[in-house]
Amino acid sequence: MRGRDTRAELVQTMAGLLRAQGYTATGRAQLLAESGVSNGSLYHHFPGGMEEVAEVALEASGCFVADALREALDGAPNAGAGVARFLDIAQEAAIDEQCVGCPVAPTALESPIISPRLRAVAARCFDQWEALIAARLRADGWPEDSLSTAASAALALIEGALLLARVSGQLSHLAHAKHAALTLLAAPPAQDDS
Amino acid sequence: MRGRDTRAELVQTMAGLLRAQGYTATGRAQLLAESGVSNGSLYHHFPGGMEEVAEVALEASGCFVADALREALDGAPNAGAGVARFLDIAQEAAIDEQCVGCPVAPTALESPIISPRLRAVAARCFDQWEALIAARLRADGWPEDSLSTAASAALALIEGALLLARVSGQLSHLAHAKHAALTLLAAPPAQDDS
DNA sequence: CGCTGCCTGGAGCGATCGCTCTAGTAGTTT
DNA sequence: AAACTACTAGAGCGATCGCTCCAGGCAGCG
Repeated sequence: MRGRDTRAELVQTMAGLLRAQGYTATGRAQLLAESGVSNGSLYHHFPGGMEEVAEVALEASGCFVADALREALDGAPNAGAGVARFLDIAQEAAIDEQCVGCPVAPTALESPIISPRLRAVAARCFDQWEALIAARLRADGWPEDSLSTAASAALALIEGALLLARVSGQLSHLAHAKHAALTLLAAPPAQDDS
Repeated sequence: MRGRDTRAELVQTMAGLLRAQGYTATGRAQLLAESGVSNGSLYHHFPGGMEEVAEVALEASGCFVADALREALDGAPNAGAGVARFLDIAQEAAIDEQCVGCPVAPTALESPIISPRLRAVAARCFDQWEALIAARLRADGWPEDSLSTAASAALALIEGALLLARVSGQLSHLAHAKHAALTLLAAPPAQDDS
């Protein structure tokens, strides 16, 4: 294995570990063992060490989720249906991969004290996702001053449901959130045209 | 400091650290330094070591949140207003203590792989909170078969909002969730009386 | 007072942490 | 073929990890 492959393998493996157990719990030895990369290669591709790998991996996970979310929103009649569709995809993926939950959340929650840089990356991910939902709401005709409120709540619903599903092991939380999202984002609120 | 005080101090300090950075990131040295307890005392009161302290601390945090949630729900006209009130309390506490977020979530997210016992405690916390909301919905006259769906979604909304607020540093996420909770739990759905 | 048992303080253990450094290999260039 | 660059393998570093163990202090009771 040489060049780009090695780097990509590290990022991919790190992303999986971050999703499963977060940043601090992921030791260098585990990353090397699961990726099959040697210690020297790690520090060649990522002079910044573990933190740099985590940064890149988190960024990659953020983009991956953003793509899935964008696709779900685009292929649905409205934002509510799009969020519901996204939750369906998350559920299917959970069954396939035996792994539930947001790939960013575990790292995000411990990051504020552990690593400001990781916190910043995680915050950017969430902002991006919220912006995607807000854009779809705007396209649905939602009034401008209600966009961020509704989008933030929808994202909170998604993240919370993924959290509950992971900890409890019950995927039904995703279905419940799906139902709530459909209710919450079904139609724009009464227009407050000034 | 002797006896009960030492034990309580350990639990209290551990609860704070778990909230701020989760389980794996909390080292034994940090716990001892911040609590002012010596290493010998730790293993006298908690023969099970760090994991046992974390277990007890997580349990304590769960009860603390449950009390606050119960109080908020009891003192409100309906479940939606109760959840909104709880989010207000969380926001005030965040401003006072300079610390946002659920005290259980960070540990909960890393627990499934790290420690099955911590996962179980966290799951019990979430179950308990969801049950509190469900009980209030029942008292509001919600149909029995919609209770768990609505309560699960409400809890997801709370947890998600606390997560977003912590990572972004923007307390406004709590206000957005509050608005959504009021909408979502305002009135029981159309009765499906069979 | 002296004895007993709970509790504390701290030295020290092996294991593991993230990381540095160097020797060596593979691929490209000239 | 020689020189050069890109990359890899792995030994080894100091620091820190969670934990064990024991000597000593400090009640409460005779």
